[in-house]
Amino acid sequence: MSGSSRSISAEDTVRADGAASPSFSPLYAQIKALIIASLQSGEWKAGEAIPSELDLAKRFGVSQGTVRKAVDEMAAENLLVRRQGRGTFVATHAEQKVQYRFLRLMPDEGSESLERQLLDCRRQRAPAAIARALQLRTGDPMIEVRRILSSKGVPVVLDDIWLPGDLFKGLSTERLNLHRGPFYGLFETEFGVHMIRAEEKIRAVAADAEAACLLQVPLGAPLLSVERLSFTYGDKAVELRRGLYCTATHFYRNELN
Amino acid sequence: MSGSSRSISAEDTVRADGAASPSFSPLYAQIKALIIASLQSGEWKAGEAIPSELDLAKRFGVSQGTVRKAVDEMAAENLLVRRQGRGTFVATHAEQKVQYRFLRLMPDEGSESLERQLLDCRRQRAPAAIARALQLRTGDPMIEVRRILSSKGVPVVLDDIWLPGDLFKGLSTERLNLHRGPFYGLFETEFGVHMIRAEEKIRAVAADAEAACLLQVPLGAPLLSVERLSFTYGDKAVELRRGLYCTATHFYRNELN
DNA sequence: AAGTGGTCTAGACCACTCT
DNA sequence: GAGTGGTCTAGACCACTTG
Repeated sequence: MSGSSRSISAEDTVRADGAASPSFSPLYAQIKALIIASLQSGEWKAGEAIPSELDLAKRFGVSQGTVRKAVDEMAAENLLVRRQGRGTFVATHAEQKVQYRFLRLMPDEGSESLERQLLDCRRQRAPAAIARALQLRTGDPMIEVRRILSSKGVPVVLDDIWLPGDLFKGLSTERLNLHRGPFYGLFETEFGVHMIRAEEKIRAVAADAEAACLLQVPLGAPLLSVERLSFTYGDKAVELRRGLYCTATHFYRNELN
Repeated sequence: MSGSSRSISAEDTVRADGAASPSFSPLYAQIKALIIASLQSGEWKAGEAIPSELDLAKRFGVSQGTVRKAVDEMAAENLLVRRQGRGTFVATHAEQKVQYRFLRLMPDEGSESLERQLLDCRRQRAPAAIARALQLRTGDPMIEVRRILSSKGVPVVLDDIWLPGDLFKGLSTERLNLHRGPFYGLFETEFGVHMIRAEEKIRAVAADAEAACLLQVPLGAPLLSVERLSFTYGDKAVELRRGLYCTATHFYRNELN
C-alpha cells in the first residue's frame, strides 16, 4: 500500500474530551463498518461475491491483513461466507444447504424436510405489544402472516409472523405461495431485508383451543412457545415471530459453549 | 525463532496414501492441540494464567503469530480468556461474574440469583438409556444428584444429574452442600473435570405427580424439559442432566446467528 | 496459469496492567 | 518501566478453484 494512506487511522478517532478516550476503535473495526455499510446499501447482494481481499485493501488503503481481520469477524458472525480459492460471498438464507438457518427444531428420527402451508396474510394495525418490540408506534401498518409447517403430513409448527408494513410493501398471499424455500430468502431478494441475527424466548405453554385445533393436539397439550425477534444490519428489529412447536416427534436443539 | 525450528511443520503430516491427503493440518491447529493437551494434563489449572504468547512461541518453536491464532480460536471457544495487559487464563465455571455459564434461564423481571436446594445424592447403577448417552455400559457405577433451584423462595428448576462414578469418586451430599457456587466449579477444583461444551434437547412436557409436587405446580402443568449432555476435552461426554423448568416467571433465552 | 483465500513469519508500535 | 495482549504491516509461500 502507499505509504501515506492512513485516511482512517486509529489516531484520527475523535476524542470527546481530554479524559476517557472513546474506547479506541482499531482500523479493522472501521473497515468492518465500511463493509457492512456497503452490504446495507446493496452494493453487493445476497449470494454474490464481494471484492477480493487485495482489492478491498487497495480500496480502503490498508494492508491485506487488516481487511482479513475485518472479514474474519464478519465470517464468524455469518454475515459473509469464505470459500477458499473462490472468494468471499454475502451470506444468504436462500440458497443454503441447510434450509431454515434459524430453525432449531430437529426430528427425533429421520431428516425429512418440512412442508409449508399458508393460513393467512393480511394487513393489520400494530397492537401495542408488537409495536413496542419492533420500535414502532401502536397502530402503525403491519403485515401478519400465519402458517403451518408439517412433517409427513403431521402439523408440527404454528407460526404467527409480524412484519413492519413499510419495509414489506407488496407482500401478499400469492407472492408467498409462489415462492419456494424459506421466507427469509424471499425477504432478501424481493425486499432487500437481510436477517442477520435473532433472539428467542422459549417457554412451555398449554395449547389453547385454536392452537389445539390447528396442530391437531388435545386441548391443554404442552407446546413449546418460541418468541423470536429478528434483526437486520445495525441491530434494527424487523420481524417478530411467535412459534408454537409440537415436541412429541421433534425437539429444539441448542449448543452451549 | 531459530531458523531450523519446524519440529512439527505442516509438511511433516502423515499422508495415509497417495490419493486424498488427510485434509492438511495447519501448524496453529497442532499448537492448539498441544495447548489443549497441557490443559487436560492439568499443567495449568482452571483460573490460572498460561505462559505468555512469546514464551509459548519459544517453547513450540513457532512465531508469536502462530501461537496467537491458536489462542484466538481457543478464546473464541471459551476454553481460554484473554485479558489485555495481564495474560491469558484458563476459563473456569467457578469465579465467573455470570454464575451458571450454561444456564440460559432468565427471569422476566429483576435479576435475583437462584438459591440451591439439594434433594438427593446417591450411588447408582447406570440405567441403559443413561449409559448409552455417556458411552458407558449398563450397570456401570454412577452418581445421581437431584436438586431444586428457587427464585425468591419459589421453585423454578428441578434438576436430575447423572455422573460417571469413576470420575467423581468422593462426591457426597456433604461435599456438595459445603460448596458455594455452581457445581461445575466444584467439579473443576475437586475432580479436575472441566465442562467445555454441551448439547441441549428441549421439549415441552406435562408435569407428572412428582415434578408437580416438587415444583409446586398443578399436575399436568406445562414444563420445559431440558436434556443436557456435557463434554470435557476431547469431546468426551461426562454428564447427563435433565432439567424441568417452570416458565411462568422465567424463560429460556437463546441467540441465533 | 492465474486468482482466491489460508498459513506463517518478523518486526514495529500501541493499549493496558501491575509494581 | 517492564511485561502482556492487541494492532498493523509486508512479504513469502501453500491450498484450492477455475479457465
